[in-house]
Amino acid sequence: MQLTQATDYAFRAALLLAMAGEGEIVDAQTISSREKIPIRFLLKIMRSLVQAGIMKSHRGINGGFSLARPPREIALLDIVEAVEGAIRINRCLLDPDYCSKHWASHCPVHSALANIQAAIASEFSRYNLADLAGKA
Amino acid sequence: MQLTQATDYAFRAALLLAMAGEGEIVDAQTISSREKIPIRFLLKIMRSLVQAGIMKSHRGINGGFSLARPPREIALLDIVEAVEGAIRINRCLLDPDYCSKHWASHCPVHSALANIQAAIASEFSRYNLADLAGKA
DNA sequence: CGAATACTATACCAGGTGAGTATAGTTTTC
DNA sequence: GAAAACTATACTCACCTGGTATAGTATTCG
Repeated sequence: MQLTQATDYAFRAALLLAMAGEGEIVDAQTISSREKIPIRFLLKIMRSLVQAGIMKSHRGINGGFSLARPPREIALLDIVEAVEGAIRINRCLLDPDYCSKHWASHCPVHSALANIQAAIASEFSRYNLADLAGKA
Repeated sequence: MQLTQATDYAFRAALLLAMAGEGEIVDAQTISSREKIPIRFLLKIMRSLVQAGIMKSHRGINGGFSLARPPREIALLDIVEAVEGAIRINRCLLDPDYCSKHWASHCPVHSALANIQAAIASEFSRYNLADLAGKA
C-alpha cells in the first residue's frame, strides 16, 4: 500500500515546474539539486512523464523540462499513473490469472476492493499542481 | 500502490469465518482448501490476525480459528493493518529519514499525501465483514 | 562546422520485499 | 500418550525498487 520513491520524486519535480510558472523550462540539474533527487534517476523518471504527455522536454543548450499543460490540469493521479501505471489495489482485480479462486462465484471481497480502488483513484485526482503550488 | 497477496488471503479467510457464523471454529485445513490458500502461508497470516485480536485460535483436536468479535465490528482496515501494518502511502510521511528533503519547509506534496492517506484508511474502514458476508 | 550542453535509450546491478516452505515445538482432546 | 492442530523461527528464491553506467541524439552558439 505504498507509492514508490520514484512517484514521490515525480510529484516534487512537477510541483517545482508548476511553481516556476507555466511553460517555464528548468533543466534536470537544477531540479535534481533543488529537490535532492539523484540526477540519473530523475532523468529516468522524467522520461515517463514526458511520454505520458504531462511534461515536455527540450534538448540542447538551455534545454530542460516544462509542463505540457496548465498546472491546474495536472492531477496527482496523472503523475501516479505515468510513473507506476494504473492504480490497482490488488493484482487479482484485473488479472484473473493471479486469483487463486479464478473469479469463482463473484467474490464479495473483490467487489469491495474494486470500489475502494475507484475511491482511491478519485482521491488522487482531487489534487492538482495549481492547488499544491498554493496558487488556488 | 498494492495490497499484498497475504492481505487478500486474510480478507478471504476472515470472510469465510464470518459466513460460518460468529464464534464458529474452522480449522486451517478447511480454510486452505476452500479458499485455495497454501496452508503454511495461511497459518503464518493467521498468526498476525490472532495477535491483532481479530481472531482467536484454538489448539488441539477440533481446534481452528474463529472471529474474536462480531463480523460487523471487523472492518477491512483492521485486517489490512494486522497483516501489513499501518497504511502509509509514502514512507516519507512518518519517517523523515527517508525524505530527501527532511521535511524542509513543510512540503505541500506531503501534506496532500497525508490527506489522501487518511481518506484511503477511511475508505477501508467503511467495509466490514458483516456487509461482505451479505448479512447487512 | 564543431564543440558543448542537455535529454534519450538500453542495459545493468545490489539490496529489499513478497510469497511461500521447512523444521521443530507446544497445546488440547480423546 | 498419541494424534490433531496451532506456534515459532528460520530459510529460500524470484521479482521489484532504486539507482548507476554507457552510448547515442538533438540543439544551440561561436
